[in-house]
Amino acid sequence: RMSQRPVRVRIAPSPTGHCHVGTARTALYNLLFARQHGGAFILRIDDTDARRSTQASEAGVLEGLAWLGLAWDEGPDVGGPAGPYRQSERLASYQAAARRLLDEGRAHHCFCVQEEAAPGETAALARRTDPCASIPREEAERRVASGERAAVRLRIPPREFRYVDLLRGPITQDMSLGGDRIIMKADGLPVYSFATVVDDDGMRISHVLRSAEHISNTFFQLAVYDALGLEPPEFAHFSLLLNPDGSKISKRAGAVYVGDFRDQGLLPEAVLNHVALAGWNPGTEQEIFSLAELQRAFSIERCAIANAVFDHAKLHWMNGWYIRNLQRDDLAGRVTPFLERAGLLAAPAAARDPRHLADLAALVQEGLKTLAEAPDALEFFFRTPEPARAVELLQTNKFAKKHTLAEIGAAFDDVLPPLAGLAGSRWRSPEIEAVLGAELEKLGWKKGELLMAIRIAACGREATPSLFHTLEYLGAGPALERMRAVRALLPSA
RNA sequence: GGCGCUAUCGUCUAGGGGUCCAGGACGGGUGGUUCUCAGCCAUCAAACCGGGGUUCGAAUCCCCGUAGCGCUACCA
Repeated sequence: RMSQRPVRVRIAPSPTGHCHVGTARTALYNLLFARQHGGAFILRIDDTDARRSTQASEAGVLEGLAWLGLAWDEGPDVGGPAGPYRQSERLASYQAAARRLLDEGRAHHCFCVQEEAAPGETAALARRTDPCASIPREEAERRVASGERAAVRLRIPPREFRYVDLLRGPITQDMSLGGDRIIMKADGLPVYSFATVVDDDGMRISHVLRSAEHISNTFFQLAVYDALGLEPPEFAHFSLLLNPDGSKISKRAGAVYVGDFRDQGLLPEAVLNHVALAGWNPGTEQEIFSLAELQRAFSIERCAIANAVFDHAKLHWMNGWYIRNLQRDDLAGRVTPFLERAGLLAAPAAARDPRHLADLAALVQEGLKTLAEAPDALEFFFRTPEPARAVELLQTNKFAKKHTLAEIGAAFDDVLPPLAGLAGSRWRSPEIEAVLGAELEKLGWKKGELLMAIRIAACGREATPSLFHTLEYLGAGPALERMRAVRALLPSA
């Protein structure tokens, strides 16, 4: 049932300064659909509301999409054959279309004072008996020519409108109730649904793929196509994204802009993957998809029609998966801005060594769910912990407290000299392990008990990556120094 | 209120008349691995909104109800 026209799809975000997840998802699905049909994916900026539109607010939206790796074939920045790609630059076409409808009697001027936003039946009723509908055309034109403010209303035929949604099947709505609808506001700007239709036709859009909040708008838009004598495109309406409480997804329930996700340390690959699955599923048990894999697996028939709660927990799980599968240098590069922002890269020059940074990043890699957790996970490499705090931990930690502070002090006395002997080229994980292994044998303690005591002394915390590697990357100097400082606070037997 | 859309574990979903005492993933519980944390492995609990039909047989089809959401603007 696909029409014969070449596939051209579009997304038309308002320049809000942010790229909303919903926008991102719709963009993704449009892109995938275009790619699969060898068609074009077009970005059009919906900026008829000039007050809210600035250069920066447009850039914010484009940046978000680009961060996710979504690329459009035509748009305000890249141009294309169907431009301009900003509605603010297409005013003439809306005016021409409205003029035509007026001349053909399919629309009429409306001089009514803007109604109070009286919700419900009253407003609809008022409009159904629209007094301006019957003003003779010549008289209306005269009043407009004399400078009287007027909106333009489309005469809606009182009948049922019907379309076949690609996802939902046939849907109908009786349009005899709402009365004539504004297409051009008194300020000369088009109403959303009118501009959309004029643009979609002007840009030869073949399929309008958007979210479900537009289902109701579709019938009015169908009336516009009808009045203009145009063939409407195919339509599909995706499910809506929801907050955990079932309301439409909003800032209040967590991140909703792709910029928020970036700041939270989420990877674009993970966000894209998760967004893809929020409203589509492959019908297999595969969960991890790259953009390339999505292009192969996607089909619009498998898009969901029931609204879905956006699952931040699953996003974080998925982000952890992507982090774990990053090359270590890649991870180091992505983590760097977060470490910088936390002020960790300011001090020692060694930390600036990218190879060292990659070592550190790889060490905590499997424990990270977000890049933003890296500063906390790595802080002890860059900042010397408080020895007194370490002593407290030695007394409360489940493993360390198996032994008295004096016993731990004695153990440190034993182990410090041979460890110091490794300083230099032999300060490596296997050698450190050998020294501690020998001490363990001598003490008869459980492995975790000694290692925890050293971990706490050297790192100032109870959870670190594998201790031998941690000590190696910490370096002999800092590691021994920290252990000695803690030892100095412990009693002797 | 009117019109429209939707309805499977807490969440995302598979399921398109029998193969479903409903499968997978996240989250949760338990156990294992391990120097801690994490990770990994194993394992458990957890759902067909309600009521009528149709049918030999319904999560799957139809109707009604209920609930949620969307639209109901000279916002987009």
